[in-house]
Amino acid sequence: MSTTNNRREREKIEMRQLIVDSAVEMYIKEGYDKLTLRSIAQRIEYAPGTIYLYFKDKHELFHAMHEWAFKKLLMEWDEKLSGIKNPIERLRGISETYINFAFNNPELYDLMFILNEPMCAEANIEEWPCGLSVFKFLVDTIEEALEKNLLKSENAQTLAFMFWSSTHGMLSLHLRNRLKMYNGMDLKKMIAYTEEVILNQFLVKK
Amino acid sequence: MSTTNNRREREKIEMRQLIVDSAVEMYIKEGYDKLTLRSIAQRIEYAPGTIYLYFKDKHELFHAMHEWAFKKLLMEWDEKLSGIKNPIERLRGISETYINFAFNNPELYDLMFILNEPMCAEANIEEWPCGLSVFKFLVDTIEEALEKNLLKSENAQTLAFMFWSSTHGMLSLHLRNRLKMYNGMDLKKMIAYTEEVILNQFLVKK
DNA sequence: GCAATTAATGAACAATGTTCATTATATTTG
DNA sequence: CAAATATAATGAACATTGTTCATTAATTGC
Repeated sequence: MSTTNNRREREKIEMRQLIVDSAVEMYIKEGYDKLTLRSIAQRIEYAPGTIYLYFKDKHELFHAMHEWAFKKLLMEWDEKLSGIKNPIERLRGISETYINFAFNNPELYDLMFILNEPMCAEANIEEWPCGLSVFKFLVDTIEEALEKNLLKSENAQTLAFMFWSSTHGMLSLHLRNRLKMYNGMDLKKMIAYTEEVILNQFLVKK
Repeated sequence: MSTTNNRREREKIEMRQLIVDSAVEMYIKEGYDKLTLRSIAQRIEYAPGTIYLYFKDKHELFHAMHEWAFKKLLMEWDEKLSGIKNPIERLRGISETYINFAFNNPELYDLMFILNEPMCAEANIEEWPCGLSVFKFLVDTIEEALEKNLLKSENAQTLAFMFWSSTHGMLSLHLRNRLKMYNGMDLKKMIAYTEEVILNQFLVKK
């Protein structure tokens, strides 16, 4: 119990961060299969066992990477969307950036919404702050639109669930290679278009 | 080249079927992680290497299991839905049975629409007959509804994509544990309700 | 400077998919 | 029917994986 304890704790956090950052970088560049604990250890020039001093197991590391990815999406939304006043326009922005995020960072999207790995960690919902913030951003926008009578009256939670699910459905079917029957089509355009069709159905026309 | 060749071929097919059936059974009962080539081999009382005489690799086996699952869904649909004349009612039936299928057979649903494994097989789209039939069933129903002016005019392919994606989005987010924020709610009811909300938006009201 | 605590190591383990020389079985031929 | 051939099945071996833990190194507190 001395002044060095602070530094120790800081160093522990820094080392954890180093591992997560390196792991994410490798994961993005090399993909899921190439990301092994040994490859991560080699990259940061430590022994494989060392990683277990900072993470209980691989699941916990994936959970941290998963949170890293949510933070990235949240920052993008904050940058590009928080200035938009009209909630419908902001909602359109959410769609657009979300779709772009999935197409530009397919591995990260997989990590955030599809892979089992990060959800196997023994973490409760509180250890998912950025994930919840992302969701809150969507719900808040819809609530604002409802208050201003811009969307057909429904429960905000239901609408959020619906918009999110439909977009995620299209993206995940694409990412997991289930859209072979639409071979040759521009899937990104198709997804964006379908998205707009759905939104239009719920807009209040003046 | 003799009459025994026929039997040989038949036996080859039977052995393949035995492997697939056993693998599916174990997969449903024990889950993804417990399904190893060694456990399958043990179950059918053959050596591990034998499986490689019938499948190029694990991906090809998963591809066959994946097709098995589509066949099951297709048969359910044929039984329960092909007698329904009204295309909107049939569409509702599709939704309902699809959701039930996912809740009753989560592992199979995973195999069909989420897992990467079966799509890694070097199979082209023709080797996916039941998968395509399932999709065709949906598109045909929507086309019929459009012809009878029961759905707001849209491209049938677009509508099929939209309905399928939104349902899949809800189910896959649930199956992959991404709906913790709806903790305590009856997710099946919530999904069925949201499904109905979407459909209602596209119904032509007389 | 010396015990005591903390950090890091890396060999070892069990389990996985996959391969392949070897063995067993079945079929065709002389 | 026996020998030769072709096919089927084996299971030990290999490279990788996540994970553990006795051992070693480094750091800290007195």
